[in-house]
This record gives sequence, structure tokens and C-alpha cells, in this order.
Amino acid sequence: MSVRVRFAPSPTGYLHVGAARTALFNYLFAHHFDGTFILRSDDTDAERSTAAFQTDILEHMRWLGLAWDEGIEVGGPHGTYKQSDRYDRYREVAMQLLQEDRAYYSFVTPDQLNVFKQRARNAGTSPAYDGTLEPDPSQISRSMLEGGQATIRFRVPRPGITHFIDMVRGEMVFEHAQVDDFVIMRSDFTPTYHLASTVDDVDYGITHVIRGEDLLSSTPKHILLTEALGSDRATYGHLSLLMGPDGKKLSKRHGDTALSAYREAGYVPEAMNNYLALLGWSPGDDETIISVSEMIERFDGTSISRNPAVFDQGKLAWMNGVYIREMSDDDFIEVAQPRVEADLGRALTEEEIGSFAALTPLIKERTKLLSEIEGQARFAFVAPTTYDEASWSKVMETPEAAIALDGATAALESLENWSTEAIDEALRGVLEANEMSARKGLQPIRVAISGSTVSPPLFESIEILGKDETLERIRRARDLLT
RNA sequence: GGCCCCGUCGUCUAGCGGCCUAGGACGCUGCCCUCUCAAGGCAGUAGCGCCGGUUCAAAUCCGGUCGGGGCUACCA
Repeated sequence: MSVRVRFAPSPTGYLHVGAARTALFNYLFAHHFDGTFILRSDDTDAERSTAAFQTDILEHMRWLGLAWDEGIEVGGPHGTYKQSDRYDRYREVAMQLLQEDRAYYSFVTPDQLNVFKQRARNAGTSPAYDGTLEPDPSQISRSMLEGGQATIRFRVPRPGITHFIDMVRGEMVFEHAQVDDFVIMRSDFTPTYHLASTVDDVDYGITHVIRGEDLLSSTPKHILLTEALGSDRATYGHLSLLMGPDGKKLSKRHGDTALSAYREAGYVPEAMNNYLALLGWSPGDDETIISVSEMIERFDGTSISRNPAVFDQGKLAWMNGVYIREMSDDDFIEVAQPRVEADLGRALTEEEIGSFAALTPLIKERTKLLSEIEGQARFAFVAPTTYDEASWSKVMETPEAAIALDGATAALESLENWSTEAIDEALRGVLEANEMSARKGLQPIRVAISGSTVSPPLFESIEILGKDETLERIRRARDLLT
């Protein structure tokens, strides 16, 4: 039987890093076994589901490159892959379960349930609802059923035990005394997650359910339902949760969790996938940088870590830098140029495009986040109007500043061959003549042309800027010296 | 409270009874390289939560304990 896995986010929020990791693992697992990766929308929560979140999820799945073989928008043999389009099916299943007495109309009120649970808590026993608060079936009147207050609950067999082998955790045993008679249909006759998700997994022929650990305790419910439907259970695998630096479940208050935020901050999808893959999975050797295709080759569902992982932005950033440095210059320019143009508020001219190409290798290796590019490149297209304050006071308010600037002007003015090598030689000549260290003598020039003590390499930068512009910038800075 | 999961450097992890004086990566520190910043090279830093048990031998197996997390909705 071929592998069929699904990623089934509910559109009640944007795609976040934890969900993205779950999606990735499903994707890798499917591809490793030449199976099918399905994207489904578990949108049974009408209150909180929005089209905007749905769009965000699809957009960022695509951004990551996690293409799905079946599912939302791409279609397949099972309709739209949106649960909100399948309410008839869930109702049909619910009615069938009712008929078979595997489910029952429940009249317990939230208040009653609270009392029930609190009492169990006080008594130190299981708080799972076992149906004991329901009226005798003979006393259920038509008006009660039509009052719109009844939910439908699954009748969990008691006593009983559900036992399964979790892909990542091994043998799991749940006593039914710990499992609620859970609601499968709300009082408004809409299905709950447990029902819809399980029915879909059955109907879609899902073989492996790989999801977050938060659903681990719900698994007995899903297995019980599946078997009540007369179907074979899937294999389940529960991934540990992602944590914030404080060890708590990762959430907004830890900073960015939305994929969109990472995308906007200048992370590349390759780095995101690589980092996410290593959060809870190990390729087996000491490999750290690993491509998606290598992951597919090695990801067989084993070697998944059971312990929760802290999401470390620092390491992600490092990895992002690795991927950016590995980009070809052309690829880099493709993503970088639009950023630079947006920063400038105009398109680059032919000549400037040439300058930027020359600058590319210099800034590429200095970029961790794509969003840093424009700041690094700006000096090449617009002269500094202000100078970084700390930089200025550090190198311009020194006795060497004027000497260095004047020396540079003289040396560069007479320079015929405007090349990095020639500029290097000319400027070093100035240093020598004035017995200045490169550190002292070159920094004022750097600040004059870039506005800061931190910039791409000086000689290359000067070559790219051109003679006139360079001399002009040095002169302007020189005029500001007291 | 009940049930469940988890526990190796600060972080992600390798480790599946002897190969471990515990390996790699990020971070951090120092040095080298060097026109700044990066990148790179080298070196260093730091860990098996604790207590018992099994065994000739335990990070690895067992029990307990402590700590962290999840679930406990007509959310998913």
C-alpha cells in the first residue's frame, strides 16, 4: 500500500513555524516513500476560520516549496479538500453512529459538565466524561431533540483500553476511563474536529498521520472513531512541540512565529527548511547543511526526536547566511536588485546595474538576512547625506583624518588607471608617506565615501564608485572637518 | 488534580551496555588572516537532572524522584 499523508492546518491563524515543520516532515515522509502528500483544510471552526489565513497558509507552503500532490486548489479524487464542503458527509456518519448506538444525543449542559469535572478533580479521579449525566433514553422527548440543545457524543466503550504504536514514541496505552465521551456534532449540527478529521483520514485513505504532540491524547478518540467506522487505523506519529527560549510552547510572545515574518525579514526558504528539518530530526551523521532532496533520501520516519526543541533564531540566521553565500551571483542579484530599487525608490540605471553586479560578491558574503542588502548597497548609488555619528567621532575627529583625506585626494586625482589594484597601491603610498597604519589612515576615507566605518571593502568600493564621485565625497567630508 | 509525553554542553543534536578521557553544529571566548565589517582557519568554553538498582562494565537497561511540556472545550 502506498503512503498517503496529509498536512491539515485549520485556517484559524497564519502558517507558523511549528506547523511548517509538521508540513515539512509530512512532505519528506511522502516523498521518501514515493507516496502522496495531501493538503487539507480542517476548517470546522467557522467562528475563527478566515479566508485570509487560508491564503497565508497556501502562500507560505508554496514559498517553502512544499508542493502537495492532492488537496486544496490542486484538487484530487476527494473534492475540494475543505471540510466545510463536506458537512453532509459528516452528518451522514454521525447519524450512522447514532443508529448503531456508537454515539448518542447528549443533553448535558456546560455547567453540569463543569461540576462533573470539578468533582472528579477534587476526588482525584479521572475527569473524563462518561455519559452518566444523560437522561434515560426513554425520557428523551421530541421537543428536547428539536430544542437545538443536544450535541452528539461518541460512546467510548467502557471499560476498555486503546493501544497503539506511535512512530516516534513507541508503544502507547490509554485507558478509556481517561477518554471523554467526546462531542462529534455540535448542537448546531456542525461537526467537530475529531469527527471531521477522522472521517477525512478514513475517506482519503491516509496511511500515516504525522502531527503535533498536542494531539497525542486525542489519538485514542480518533482510533476509536476510525474503528467504529469499520476502517483500519492509520499509523500515528506525534512530533514534539516547538518551544520558545524560555522553554514554553512557542508563541507570539517569543517573537515572530509567522512564516510571513521570516520571509519579510529576509530568510530564504532553503534555510528555513534546513533549519526546521533539524529541529527534531537528525539525518544520521554530523551533517548540518542539507538540501531538501538529501532530506527526502534520508527521511524515513525514524530518527525523529522525542524531546521538545527550542526554536533558536540565532542558528537559523547563521544558516540563512550560509545559504545566501552559496547563492550564485545571478541568483543573488535577482532577489537583491528589487530590494535595492525599493530602497532607492527608483529603478537602477544600466550603469548602476553594472555597479551592483560588481558589488554583489562583496555584499553577498556579508549578508545574513536579505533585508541587510539595501543598507550595504546604498552607498554605491547615493552619496551619504549624513554620517554615522559614532563612526564620525571615532575616525574623523582625529589628527589623521585631514591628512588621510588630503593625501587620498592628491593620490587619486592623478591616478590614471582606475582599478582596485591601482587604488590600493596609491592609497598605501599615502599611508606610507605619512607613516600611518592602514587602520588609521583608511577609515576616514571609508567614512567619507560610505558614511560609516563599516562598509564593503574600500578599494573595490572606490573603484565601483568611480573617480569623480569618490573625489567629490572625499572633498565633501573634508569640508566638514574643523 | 487526573492522564500522557519528555529530560546529553546555554541551544539543536550524535550516542542504542564496553569504541565515551561523551562527537558535531549554533553561540560565546581567544588567536590567526585582514583596509572596516563579515567570511574563513585554529584553539578553547561548556553537558549525560538527581537517587537507587541490574551488570565485570550504564549517558545507554529498570525503579523512584525532581524538573519541563501537552491534554483535560459544542478550538483544533
